[in-house]
Amino acid sequence: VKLTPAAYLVLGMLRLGASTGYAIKKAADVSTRHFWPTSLAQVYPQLAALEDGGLVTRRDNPRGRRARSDYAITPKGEEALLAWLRSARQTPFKFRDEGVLRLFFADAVPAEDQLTLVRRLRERAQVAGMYMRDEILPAAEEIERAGVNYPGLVARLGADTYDFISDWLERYEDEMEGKVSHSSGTGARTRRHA
Amino acid sequence: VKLTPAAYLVLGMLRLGASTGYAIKKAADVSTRHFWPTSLAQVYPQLAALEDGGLVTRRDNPRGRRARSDYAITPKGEEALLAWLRSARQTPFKFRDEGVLRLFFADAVPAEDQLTLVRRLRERAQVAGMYMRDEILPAAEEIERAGVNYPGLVARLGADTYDFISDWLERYEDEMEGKVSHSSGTGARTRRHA
DNA sequence: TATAGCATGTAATTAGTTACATGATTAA
DNA sequence: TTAATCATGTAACTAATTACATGCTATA
Repeated sequence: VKLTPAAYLVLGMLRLGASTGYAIKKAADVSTRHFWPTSLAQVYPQLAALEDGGLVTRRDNPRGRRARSDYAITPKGEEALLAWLRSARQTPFKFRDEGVLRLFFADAVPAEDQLTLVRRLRERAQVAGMYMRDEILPAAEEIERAGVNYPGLVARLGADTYDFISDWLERYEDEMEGKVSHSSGTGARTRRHA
Repeated sequence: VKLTPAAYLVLGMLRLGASTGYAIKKAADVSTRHFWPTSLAQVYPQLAALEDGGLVTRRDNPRGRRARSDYAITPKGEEALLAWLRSARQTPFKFRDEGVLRLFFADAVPAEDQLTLVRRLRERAQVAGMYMRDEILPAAEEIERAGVNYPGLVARLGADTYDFISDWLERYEDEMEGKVSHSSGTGARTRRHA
C-alpha cells in the first residue's frame, strides 16, 4: 500500500476532526490549499483506497434522506501518518510557477512591458500575503486554542514569505521606474498592511 | 494551437540560443528547474508539436554519424512568446510541497520529532539558497554581460527567498530548543554564507 | 579503452483537473 | 420559493515522471 502526499492529507485532516469527504475538502481549502491543493475528485477515491487498506473506517451516517458517510482514522492509519511525519526522507522542492517562468523570459519584451510583468507578480504576492493573514491565519488561530499549533505556524510562514517577495519586487520596481517613461504607470500603488 | 507553460519554456530557451532538445533540457536544469522543471520526455514531443504548429523550424544537422537536429524559433513562435509575456492573465500560485504539508500536520508527533522536522525543512531551504547563489546565479551572471538580465533577477529572488525561509525557520528552532530536551540535538549547526 | 557526455526518441504509469451527474437540506 | 450549501461520486482528459531503448563522440 503505497501512500502519496494526497493520502496523508486525507489522513491528517481526518485526524484533525474532519469526518466526511466534503469536510476534508473544505478544510483543505482554508488551510493546505496554498501548498497542497486538492479536489473532491481526488478525496473520494482516496478515501475508498484508504478504507481498502484498512487505514480508515467508514460508517454510513445519513442526514435525513441525504447520504453521508463518516470516516475515522484507524490505529494503522495513525501509524502510517506518524511514520511519514518522522521519516528522514528529504522531500526536494518541486516548485512550479508560470508567473516566475514568465519573469525569467522577460528580456524578450520592452522595458515598459517588463515593468508591467514585475508589477503583476508583486501584486499577486501582495494579495497572497494579505489573503493568508486575513483569511487563513484566523482559522488557524482558532484551533491553536485547542493546542494545534502548526497550521498557524505554516500560515505565518506563508504570509511572511509572500510579503518578503512582494517587498523584494517592489524595491526592484522602484529601481526600474526611474529608468522607464512615467507615462506607463497605472496610477497609485496601494500599500500592503491596511 | 493551445500552448502550455512547457511550450513557452521551449520557445524561450530556443530564443536564448539553445538549439537542440538536449541543450534546452540542459539549459533548463541550470536555470528554470527550480520553478519549472522539465524532462527530455517532455521536450522532444513538445518540439515536434511546435514544429507542427509552425512555431519552430527543424533542420537536421548531424555531428558525424550522430543524429542531431537544430531548432529555431519562427516569427510566429516569437509572436506567441511575446503575447504570453504581455498577456494580462493572472497566473495563480499553484504551489505544491510535501515538506510544508508535513509541517502542517506536525502536531501529531512529540516535540522532539517536531524539532527534527523543522530542522530538516530549514536545512533544505538553506541548501536551496546556497545552491541558487553558487550554482545558478554565476551562470545567469554570465549572460547578463550579453544584456539578458531576468535570469539573474530570478536567481537572486530565489536565493533571497530561500534564505528568508531558512532564517525564519531558524528563529523558530531557537525558540523551540529552549523548550525541548537538549539530548535531542544533532550537534552544531553550520551557518549559511560560508 | 572505457567512461562521461551528447543526442533522440517512445511507452507505461501516475497524478491531477475539469466536467458531468445527481439530489437533499437549510436559511434567507 | 429559491439560492447556497451539504454531500457523493464517475468519466474524460491533460500533464508530467520514470523507465525503456539506442548509439555516437570526445576526452582522460
